[in-house]
Amino acid sequence: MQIKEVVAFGHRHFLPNLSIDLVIIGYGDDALQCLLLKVGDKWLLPGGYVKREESVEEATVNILRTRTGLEDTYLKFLAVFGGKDRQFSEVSREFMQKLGMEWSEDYWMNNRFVSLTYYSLVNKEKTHPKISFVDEAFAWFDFDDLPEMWMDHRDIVLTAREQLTRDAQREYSAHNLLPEVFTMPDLHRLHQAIVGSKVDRSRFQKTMLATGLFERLPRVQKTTPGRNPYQYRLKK
Amino acid sequence: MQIKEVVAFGHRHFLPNLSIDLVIIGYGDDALQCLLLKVGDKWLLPGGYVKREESVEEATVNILRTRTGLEDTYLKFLAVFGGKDRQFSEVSREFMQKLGMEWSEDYWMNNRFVSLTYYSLVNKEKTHPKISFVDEAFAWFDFDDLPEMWMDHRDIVLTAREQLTRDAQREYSAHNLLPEVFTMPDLHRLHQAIVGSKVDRSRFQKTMLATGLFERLPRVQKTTPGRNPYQYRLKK
DNA sequence: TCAAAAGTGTTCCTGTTACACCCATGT
DNA sequence: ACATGGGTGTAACAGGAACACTTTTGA
Repeated sequence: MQIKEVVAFGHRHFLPNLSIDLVIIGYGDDALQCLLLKVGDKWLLPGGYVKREESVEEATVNILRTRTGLEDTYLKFLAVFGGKDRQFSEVSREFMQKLGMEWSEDYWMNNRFVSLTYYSLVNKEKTHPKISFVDEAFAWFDFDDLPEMWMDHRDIVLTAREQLTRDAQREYSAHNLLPEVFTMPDLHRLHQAIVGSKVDRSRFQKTMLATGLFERLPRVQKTTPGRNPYQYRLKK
Repeated sequence: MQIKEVVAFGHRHFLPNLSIDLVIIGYGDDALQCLLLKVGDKWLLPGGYVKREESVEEATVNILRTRTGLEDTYLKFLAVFGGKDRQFSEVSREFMQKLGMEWSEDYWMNNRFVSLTYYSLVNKEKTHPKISFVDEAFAWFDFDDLPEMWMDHRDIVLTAREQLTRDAQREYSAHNLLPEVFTMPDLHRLHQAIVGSKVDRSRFQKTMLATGLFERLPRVQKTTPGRNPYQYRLKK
């Protein structure tokens, strides 16, 4: 694809100067993790642009789907990042060079962008990230072990982490982070990973069940020692 | 000003397809009110655009200042309104006609816009709205007595109302809505107007004073019957 | 001048809910 | 050893009720 075509394509199909960035959050090994894409020697949040004929919400859902294959996910608005110096010059030069293409000042992506950021809670097992021609790899990173990232994407990730913690303290925020069927100890561990502190086990179970959000299923049959826990499912 | 100049000016100076809309909230007669501008036979939220050389936050503050003359105000992000059919065709045609100018499809404002909305709490007495060449009047409206408004601006206003009520239930949200010096009954009435329900007087006073946010001043000298109330001021 | 009414600040009380922690019981 | 879930004492909170005080108003 020639640069001029890309430029023209960008301007014709997308709202200029506006980008969507997603903090895609998964859960594994008792820790929250975040999906990042590698461009050059640094990492980037998955994201995209708003097509002229779609709403911002549709764009967000579409980006998430094309990036991860996920349909029915939990998406929540995070913040506007609108600093006057938010532009992709470095990133764009980096991967243009990698592709052997000539970097040009007026490449449409090499502009100032206002970024609308969202966070999404996903089931890692069901997530199948797709590499575009821009990025060379993807990986899940623990929130407290993030790599070097382009621009202010590290700030965005950390903002999402804080927001999720706050959200989890006043509402149920574990959507998609566990398999469809889970036990109360599972949920308890996840919740502790989200809020980042110990939570009383007995009270947690009480308050969770009191919400009425959960449907109790038969006990799991374990071989490990100890009483067999009930399984639960989110009521729809 | 010729249309072509306006078009050129818009494209040169502003980020296209991105607008800022402000829900400016004041307080009077025990009710919350909202500042609107009249264009043609309907009303509109005050707003503006983001200059290429300023951040979104700076733009928001600047818009508020040029529209109301207010400096130091309380501004809070509300939501993104990003529907695919959000365009100003009607409004723009309306006031172009009024100005005796020819309406044209490619007038830069006659585009789809993604709107970043904020709400601001202001002191009505200190607010001096400025009419631009676009709008012909301004007025304060009670939230439950809104006029017909352009586009989805009514939704925006109602969203702001809900958000403010929620905010007031967990944090102090009366910034600027009262004069610098006020009494506890004043604050109590305001708080009830915000949350939209009766609040126990004695407990309210207790919790407000317990926050330590307030500085007690000498009693006011009244002419109305009853004990003279203390005055308070927000500690800085 | 005096009593009534009305607005304000503060304390006390009571029932309820929330919270933190322990431990009995079942597998 | 692990999971469930009951119990218990404490703290926080909501909502009144009561009361003290101050000032206007009207008889």
